[in-house]
Amino acid sequence: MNYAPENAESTDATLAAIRQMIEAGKLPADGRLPTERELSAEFRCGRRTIRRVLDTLETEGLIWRKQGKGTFAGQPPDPTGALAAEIAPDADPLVVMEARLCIEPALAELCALRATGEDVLRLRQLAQRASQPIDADTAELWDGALHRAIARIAGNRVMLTAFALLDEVRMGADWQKQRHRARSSETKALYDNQHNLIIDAIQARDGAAAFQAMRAHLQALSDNLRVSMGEADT
Amino acid sequence: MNYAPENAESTDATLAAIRQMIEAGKLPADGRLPTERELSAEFRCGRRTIRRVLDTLETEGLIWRKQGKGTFAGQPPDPTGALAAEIAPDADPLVVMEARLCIEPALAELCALRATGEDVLRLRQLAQRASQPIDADTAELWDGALHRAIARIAGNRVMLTAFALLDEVRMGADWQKQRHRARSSETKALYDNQHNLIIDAIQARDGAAAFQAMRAHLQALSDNLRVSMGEADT
DNA sequence: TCGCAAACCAATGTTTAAATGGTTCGTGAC
DNA sequence: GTCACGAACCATTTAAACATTGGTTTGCGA
Repeated sequence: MNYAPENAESTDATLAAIRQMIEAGKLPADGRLPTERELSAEFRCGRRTIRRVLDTLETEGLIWRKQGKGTFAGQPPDPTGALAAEIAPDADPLVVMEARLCIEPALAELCALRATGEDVLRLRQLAQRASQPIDADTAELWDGALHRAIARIAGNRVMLTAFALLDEVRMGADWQKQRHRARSSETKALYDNQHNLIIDAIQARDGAAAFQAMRAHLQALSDNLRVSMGEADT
Repeated sequence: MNYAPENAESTDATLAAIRQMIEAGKLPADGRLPTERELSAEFRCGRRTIRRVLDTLETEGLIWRKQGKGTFAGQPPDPTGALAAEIAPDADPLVVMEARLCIEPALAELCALRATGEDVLRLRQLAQRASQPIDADTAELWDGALHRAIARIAGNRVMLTAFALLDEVRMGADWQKQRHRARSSETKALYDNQHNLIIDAIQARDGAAAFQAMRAHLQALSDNLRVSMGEADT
């Protein structure tokens, strides 16, 4: 028998099979692949063959591996958010919301003092995108972009860093907890209106009004969050 | 026998003893203090007494504690240190002061909602220490301790982290630039008065008043800073 | 020469027990 | 009633033991 060709063929077939396994999305949410030993058993071949296949896929950038951890599809994680991850475990959404109520009104006030005409235009675009009738997740992404833009326009680097920290903790907490939040059409309309009020105040260079408008907006978000959490308790 | 006076005396003596223990530098390199239970046995008193003493020292900023870890002398390690170091070089004191104006009034408002009677007492003590006729540097240290205590009493960890970031940047900027600030006796009296107004509002559980009082205080500091920088320019 | 299996190494994750600050409760002295 | 004390319990953290996993080496056999 001619084993070498058969084996080489098997290697190629294994490569194709694993590649398909990755691209088919038949993986856990974290993109974890079976261990090398499991793959070895599943494909009736040696670990060395599996490793050569994985080497190829890793070179292609399709997977990444870490000793003692595992093999994963996609790109290796970015360690930038390590700081927020340190305090994220304690991140009760209500605490995060309280912090937003402390910081973001002040940012809106600064923003009102410094926003240019172009800045206001961009804020309007973001608010409009957040208001369009898309799914709740996408709306929340645009909402986050709007708030982030206000923080950036505020033009204080220290405050921007503080906001970035808060933002990362918020996203971490939302992801860990509930992200749906039951945005009904009425609350959505309310939020859109509040967004416009905030931008109106910014455009009018009225810092106090921007402060109050942002505070009212976050208060509404907070109330909604508290209600949904209360419902979760009952 | 008259036990109550003896116990009260013993409490003060314990406080003095532990304070000296810390300041004498008779601690391990990491600044770790004995556990509360060990201190309780060593000083022949209850854990509650020890905890009250440690509460005082913690409010003064002389020690920090972490559940499950221990009690340590000095300042708590700040995960924001790397971030602070990154933005400290660009830290215009006016930018830092603007950030303080954004964050600290909100912290004072939260503090007013959550401060206990003991907390108010400690704030009074810190304000009094800051007001005593010592050199400007020492006064500023106690002033910092007061603001830090307010941030801690506010009871929001995310905000406390943001404040710690701000505080580090402030100290870095102050140290790099000018630290004297020319505190005349009049401005000093003004600051002392403002401190008392802030604590009055906190004691009265008046969040809005605490917010405004803190804002006025920081505004005065900002004005003073701007004047001294203006003088430096001319 | 090559693939395979086994064994070992190094890094990582998981589990478990102990230590420690945080909290509550009951008791006793004043 | 008030205050301190002791005890117990809770929540968090650390440390150590153990298992998992990728990385590497060795020996065997076709």
